[in-house]
Amino acid sequence: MAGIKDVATEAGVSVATVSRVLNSHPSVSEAARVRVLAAVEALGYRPNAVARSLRTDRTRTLGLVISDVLNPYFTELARSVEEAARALGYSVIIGNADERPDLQDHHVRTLLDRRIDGLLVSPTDGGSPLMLEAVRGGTPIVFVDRWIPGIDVPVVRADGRAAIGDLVAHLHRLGRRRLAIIAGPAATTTGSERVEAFRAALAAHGLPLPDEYVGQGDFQAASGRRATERFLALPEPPDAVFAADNLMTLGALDALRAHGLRIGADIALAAFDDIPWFVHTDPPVTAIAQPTGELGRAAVQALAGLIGGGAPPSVTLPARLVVRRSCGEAAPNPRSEQ
Amino acid sequence: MAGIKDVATEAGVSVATVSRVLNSHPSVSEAARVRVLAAVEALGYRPNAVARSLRTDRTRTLGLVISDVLNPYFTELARSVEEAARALGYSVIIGNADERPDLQDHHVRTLLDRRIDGLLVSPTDGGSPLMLEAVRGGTPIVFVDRWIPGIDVPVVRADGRAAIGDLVAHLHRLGRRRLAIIAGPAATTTGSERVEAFRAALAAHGLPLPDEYVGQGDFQAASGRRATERFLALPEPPDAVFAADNLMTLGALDALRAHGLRIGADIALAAFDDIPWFVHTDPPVTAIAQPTGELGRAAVQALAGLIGGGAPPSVTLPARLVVRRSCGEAAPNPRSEQ
DNA sequence: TGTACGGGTGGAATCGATTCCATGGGGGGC
DNA sequence: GCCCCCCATGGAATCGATTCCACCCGTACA
Repeated sequence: MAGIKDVATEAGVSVATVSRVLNSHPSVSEAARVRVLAAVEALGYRPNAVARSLRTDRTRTLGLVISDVLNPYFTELARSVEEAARALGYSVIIGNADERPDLQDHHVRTLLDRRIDGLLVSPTDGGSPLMLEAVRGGTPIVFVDRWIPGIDVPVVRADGRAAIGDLVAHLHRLGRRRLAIIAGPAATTTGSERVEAFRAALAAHGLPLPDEYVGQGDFQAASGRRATERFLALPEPPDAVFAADNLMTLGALDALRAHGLRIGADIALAAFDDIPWFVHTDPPVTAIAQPTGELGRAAVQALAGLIGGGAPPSVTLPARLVVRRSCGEAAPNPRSEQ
Repeated sequence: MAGIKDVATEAGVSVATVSRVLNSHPSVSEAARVRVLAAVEALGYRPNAVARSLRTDRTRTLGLVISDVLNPYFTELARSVEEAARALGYSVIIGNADERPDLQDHHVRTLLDRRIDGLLVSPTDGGSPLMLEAVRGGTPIVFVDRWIPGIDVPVVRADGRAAIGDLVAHLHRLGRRRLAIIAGPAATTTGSERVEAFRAALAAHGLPLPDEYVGQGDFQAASGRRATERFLALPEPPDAVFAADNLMTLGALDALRAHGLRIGADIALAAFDDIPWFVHTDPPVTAIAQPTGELGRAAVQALAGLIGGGAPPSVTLPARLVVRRSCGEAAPNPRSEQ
């Protein structure tokens, strides 16, 4: 493959001049410019990004480490991140942590080794020494969706508090009184926050949240199934189940159906994280939708700010309730479908 | 950040020795080894992958350019590719082409600039001069799922022919006679192949495939909806619709439901590409499942072979029919659910 | 007419690793 | 006891770009 030297020879100038043309440095004569560009064209020259990065110490690459690529929420997040990054001239390397701290660390480490310009992370666990070290080492990092308390970097996320309040009100209005939740791992912020918001919303309606109504899940479908089974085995099972992410909802759906329950009638089901498929399930699932695209864009923006030497603020966007039929009869409020 | 020089100083040896220790070169004394490793530990040294790549001309990185990340099929493919690549010590950079040839070329170009060791592509269109050039230039490339005729590289894909035959037989057995298909873009191999296989299977049962029963889609949900609307507007609408990918199936589902049709009774619906959500739709959708995980693994293996200087063969794995309820009553043959 | 300034240019240093080559020293074979 | 070979090691070249610095030359101003 042709190098900058070949271009220089072909154009009859020095490599310094070629470099200047390619980086649109002002001090280049028009004559030299056209000769260089012609040589570039003739040789089909493309600058070696590796060499360039070594010299400039910038890779024009961002790392994105997410907890689970198979989760449509994160897929969509990844897509919007890539889009926003591309608009700014960055490439994105995605690492899938699969909810495993060791895999997460593996990805963070290789990304740092590759000298990415910045890192976007949705941490799987509550405290990674590696990440702390990276921040101290000066790598620009932004947390998205989830975060790690004690690590002082911008956090871009959605606040589901209000939407969870709306959901509980909705359930209450439909006559549901025994509300249960399938929580995510306590080590994740989203895992614990959603339970807390749920508990607070119940309290506002004078409802209790007994321990046996808090199922422990891990954001994967199988755990949603298990937790639901356990609920149904209780002497007094709940009449509404709220799953803290979309995959666990799927598991819950399975389990409820396996028990011959009519969802929306015998028992209500709602999800955190809305996905296109919830419109098509039987019945369509009431869910709390995050502004995923905006989260991705905001995260990239914050990271770019950090890379540029600024101190971008954290961003919190509101989630909203999308009422469908899985909690009971059709939407009594205007925020239906979409 | 500490460099190899700092480690050398700290350990009291030359950089050459440090490098040898890190690359487990045999000619290093035990004494030097422990001193170097201690220094590495003490300084928290991590080799600069950029510098290393410049020198060795290997980045230990693979590029994966897929047509649509939001499509669960490709998401799963990406995941298995990353997994297999990681096992071999490679990282993966994913580029999302969004079914747009220009975006695809953008990604291929930046990946080549970054000097990735090999490229995995599921092309969005039928002929990319850039890709041809890359192959000539010596970049190892493997096509996965789709391919470009005329570019001589290994192709890893699933053959849906037999499964489509099974599907048509299934529909025929259930009394369906007016079978329509929503095809993918003719520019993609999967787009045209599936129509051909469908046509051949119909012919085997003595059934015609009139032009108005071939809807033109683009692998996106909206096109599935449009094509279905058009079918339903025909004087004699089909009594079975086969969508050539999962997203178009979603669109078809929408359209059918909007017309008040009972899927599985009034009209049959089947999909190419099975996804977890098809179990939960109303009704569960009969689909043709590809061995996605194996495809990803095989593709990485082929690419690694190519990188290693070998000439790996193309791989074709069979897809299989998964019968659910969207074509009519429950599975009359043993290949149900999964 | 001399000098100062600035634009265009090339040579060479540099980024951080790997690796070739030369060298010194120790051990084994004769 | 001598020589040879091989192992361990360090110096220096190298990968392909960017960029500092010095130089040349032409123009404008005093």
